[in-house]
Amino acid sequence: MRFIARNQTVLLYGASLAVLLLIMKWLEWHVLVIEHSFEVYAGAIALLFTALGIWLANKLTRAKSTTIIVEKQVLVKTKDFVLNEAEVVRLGLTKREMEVLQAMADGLSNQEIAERLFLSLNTIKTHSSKVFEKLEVQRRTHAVDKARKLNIIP
Amino acid sequence: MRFIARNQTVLLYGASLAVLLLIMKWLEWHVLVIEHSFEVYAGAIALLFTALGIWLANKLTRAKSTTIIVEKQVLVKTKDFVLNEAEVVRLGLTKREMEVLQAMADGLSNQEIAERLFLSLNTIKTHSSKVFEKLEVQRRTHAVDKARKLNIIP
DNA sequence: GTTAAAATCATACTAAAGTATGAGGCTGAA
DNA sequence: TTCAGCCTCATACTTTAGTATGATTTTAAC
Repeated sequence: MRFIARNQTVLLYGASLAVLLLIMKWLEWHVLVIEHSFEVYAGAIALLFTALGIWLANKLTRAKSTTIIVEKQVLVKTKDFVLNEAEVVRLGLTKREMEVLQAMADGLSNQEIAERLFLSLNTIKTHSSKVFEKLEVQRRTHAVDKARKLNIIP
Repeated sequence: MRFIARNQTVLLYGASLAVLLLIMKWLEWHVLVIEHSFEVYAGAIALLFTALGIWLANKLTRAKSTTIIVEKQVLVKTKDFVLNEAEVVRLGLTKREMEVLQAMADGLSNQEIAERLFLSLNTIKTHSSKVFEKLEVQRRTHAVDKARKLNIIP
């Protein structure tokens, strides 16, 4: 059975040929008794088997596929903000200092930051001073601007 | 000439058939005088034209091209700052006030802004106070944050 | 369990920022 | 030209920010 399956096409081909020849023989004896019948048959066979060949080619040959890869450019907005952790580490900014820095960037006063973080005003002052030292600035506005440029706050 | 060019394949096909028939006729008369010669010829023609068909199919069928569109992500620096002039007008911010606001956003102190714009410290204070009024804030940091959110500074 | 860094808070101070008010000069539109 | 809006600057003041220093407590690492 596996033989038949594997050679299906070949068998089919042979069978087609045999059947065709039988049909032609039958026609030769019983119907067509004309001049140049051989040429007519030959032409018919040629046409038929050309068609068969074409069909076979399409059936058997692997689709000639040319894979055209077209790169479609998709504009992706740069993630507005990806924290530059390396920079944070390099500057030695602590967690609390980052929180204070972020709050400053939000435009809060030291008093407001103290309230937000449940700390005293003096503590905020200490933290912010540390932040300024590490960022090498003197003012919160400058600190915020620099921090933004260093991608350590949004 | 154009006719020939256009029908090259058809002409070639017809010519092949004609030549083949001539060869066979010649063979029939001069060499092969065997039993069942018709069947042999028929088989030969079948084989030949099947081959021709396959060849034709391969020659004629256009390569099936698969176009694969690959989306290539291109990171675009979202230079997405377009000054919201409408907002500037709505808030009634003047040219000078905008300059001062911009300088504040750059982290400059009032003194530095005065130097940059060749103005006195007091003038800067006046301008900044006006800006705070119009933006309804009390501090420069808050003003900068709000201005950024309103797209009136980068 | 010692130790260093981080976090908290305080006091005392200086510097800068912000407010309030007024005034003079300039400019463009009615 | 007059008048409103803008720009400039000043004085006087209050508030907030920032610095310096020191102390105690947490936290995490060794």
